[in-house]
Amino acid sequence: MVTIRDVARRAGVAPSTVSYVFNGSRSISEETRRRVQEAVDALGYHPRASARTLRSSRTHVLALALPRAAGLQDSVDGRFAIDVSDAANGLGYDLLLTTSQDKAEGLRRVALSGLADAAVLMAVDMEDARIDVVRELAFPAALIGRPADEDALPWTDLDWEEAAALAVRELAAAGHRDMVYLAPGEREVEGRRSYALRGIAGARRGARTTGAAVTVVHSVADPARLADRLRTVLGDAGGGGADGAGRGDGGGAAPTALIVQHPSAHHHILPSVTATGLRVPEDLAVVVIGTLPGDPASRALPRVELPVETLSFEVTRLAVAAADALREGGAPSVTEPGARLLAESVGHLLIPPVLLPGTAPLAPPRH
Amino acid sequence: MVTIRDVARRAGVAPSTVSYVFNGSRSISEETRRRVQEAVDALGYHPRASARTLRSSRTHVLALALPRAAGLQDSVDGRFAIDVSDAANGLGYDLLLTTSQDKAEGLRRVALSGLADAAVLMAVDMEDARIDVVRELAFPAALIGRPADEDALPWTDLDWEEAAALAVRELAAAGHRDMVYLAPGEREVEGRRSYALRGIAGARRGARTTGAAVTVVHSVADPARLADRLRTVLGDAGGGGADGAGRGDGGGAAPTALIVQHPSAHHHILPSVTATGLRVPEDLAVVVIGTLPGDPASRALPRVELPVETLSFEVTRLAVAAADALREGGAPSVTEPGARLLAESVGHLLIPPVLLPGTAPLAPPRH
DNA sequence: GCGCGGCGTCGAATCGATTCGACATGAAGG
DNA sequence: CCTTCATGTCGAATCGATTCGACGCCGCGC
Repeated sequence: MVTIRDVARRAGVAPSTVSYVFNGSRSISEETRRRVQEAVDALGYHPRASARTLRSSRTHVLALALPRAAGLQDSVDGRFAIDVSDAANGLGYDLLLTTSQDKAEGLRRVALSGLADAAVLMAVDMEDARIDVVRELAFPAALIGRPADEDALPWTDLDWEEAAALAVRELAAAGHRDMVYLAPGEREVEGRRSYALRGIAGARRGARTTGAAVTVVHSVADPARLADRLRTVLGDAGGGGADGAGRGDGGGAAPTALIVQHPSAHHHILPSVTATGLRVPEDLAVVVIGTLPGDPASRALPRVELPVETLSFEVTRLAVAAADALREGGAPSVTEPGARLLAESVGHLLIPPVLLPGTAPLAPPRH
Repeated sequence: MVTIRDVARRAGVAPSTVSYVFNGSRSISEETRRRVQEAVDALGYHPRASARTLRSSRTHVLALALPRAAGLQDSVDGRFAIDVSDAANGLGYDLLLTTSQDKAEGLRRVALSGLADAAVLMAVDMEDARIDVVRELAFPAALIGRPADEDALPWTDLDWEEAAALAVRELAAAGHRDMVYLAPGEREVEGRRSYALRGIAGARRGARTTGAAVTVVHSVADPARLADRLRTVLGDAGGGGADGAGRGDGGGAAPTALIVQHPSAHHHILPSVTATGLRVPEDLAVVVIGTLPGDPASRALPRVELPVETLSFEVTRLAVAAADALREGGAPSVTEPGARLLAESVGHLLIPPVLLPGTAPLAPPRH
């Protein structure tokens, strides 16, 4: 168990000097630096996190607070977790997992016992016990998803609305006047801010901006029923059980473009499209909105991608910034220490979508 | 920032007494215990993890080492992560995430800096840099998945082989003589120990044991092509491109049962089955082998479930046990401290499958 | 020639818990 | 009555780093 004193002894210096070599808050001669480095390498010295933390009250650890109910069932959440871990590593932090059960008791314990410098709260949508905890403890935190009180804590989110609007704009620019927007299933629509509702809102905005007609259809899990729905709306746009939206012109003509919004995989959607008898892209232009960068099946199609990795990095950066802000303003002045500083450092960030052309270009409609 | 001295002062005792109240290694009078508890509650005292760790060299943290390549793309991995977290909490531990990139550098750093007491290595299948790290550092660890050297480290795994054999036995007991085993896609079959290969091996063992005929078919992602394959083998068992296996008797009769092995979701498989024109369970008994307990779509069908939660709990228990073993035998005797003790504490655990009858009973074949 | 400031290093205090040896008290036993 | 022992509590050392004040040395300027 090699300590800083062993290193100091071997290098012929004082322990404090060894510390200064690493933390660089005082100047060190090149000669000394070299000798210390040599001793460190020879002994395989690695500082103990607990000792470092006890003295400096910095853990270099972030807590990742998972929502308990949603869990990691959805594969997108899993990608968030691993991406946040990578982002944290890049910023010199490790990641501690806390699952929030009753009253977010895990997060509270981690904060109180000083196991982390800040927290990243995943999948925050509605009122959330985790938010109460970090505010009560004045614990630095950054959120993925919009909290009820948007100005209390820094948050980030994927801009599903802009993604949908972008897809509509691009298709309109390519000459399409009549499109179908395939939104997530009805079940997904809960809470004013669900990504499903925001995507639909974006599609409507795009329709308004461009004057194109956009019909919204909700997806279903069963491929056969999905094919039926698509047949209905694609064969005779505006009819069937679909709810029309932003229908400006285009009259009774059949839609020439389909926009698919799905948080993760599209495997089972494309077969349903071809099952309608329409050929892609000859008869129908298809644009996919999603979060999976590596999905080879949909590489050929033009895509609007929501960059999960960027989101993960940004939310991690915000969390670290919140921790730094709390530390810097550490002077316990007249006002209570944490609250005001947190409020000042609050930042919001909607991660913009990225347009990927795909291998096949966006085909204009054939008349 | 309330410390143990504040509590001691308020309770009118020495700091050490407060510590003994919690750690209970010495007897404390009921009166003193009450006064200390009162002070703790009044002040909201929570011990600092770093101070506790520095002195006792116990972190009460487990490291969860994710495979970098596989990531959490698969939703099953995500469930592991959250289940391990719950299990760790239940045993009084928190969970630190490390993603293993080059040379498992994250895991090494966590071990060396004393951030965790032990590690859980997820999705270990082949040679793995993480194994080298924990062995080199004599760091306590338990694995999910079988390592190349099965006796070096404690490991656990789901018993896919027994699950498949169990499914065959149950169907045979219900009177079925001719079955089809739908295995994961060909891509999944890599490494001698992949769950796909073990499932197939189990099906063959079941066939041998019961004398039933079992035809193995590999799944494909595309629903249409999957339906084709199923039609081929179910309509005319033993023909087509499927590779026959364990075909004992049953002759040219059509199979009466289908076993579906899939690690997670089966949504897209059942529609393909009905697309063949066969009715379930009138014409065909279907048994599903999988890991999802909550999947409502397949609740009706008889299932063989691989209990992920049990696996997560057991592997966590093994990791904690490994940490305890290392600590207890801490006397640095003639032999090096870690190696022998780890070897002694090695335990393996194949998590047995659970048979769930489903709402509809296992139908016998109608002749 | 002397003072002064900056650079590089050291010694020691400190963070907040755990844990060991010591000790006071009261009961049990010779 | 004096020892022995168990019980309950305390004081102090300790874990391994960080960080502040002090100080020696050297070069520069007046």
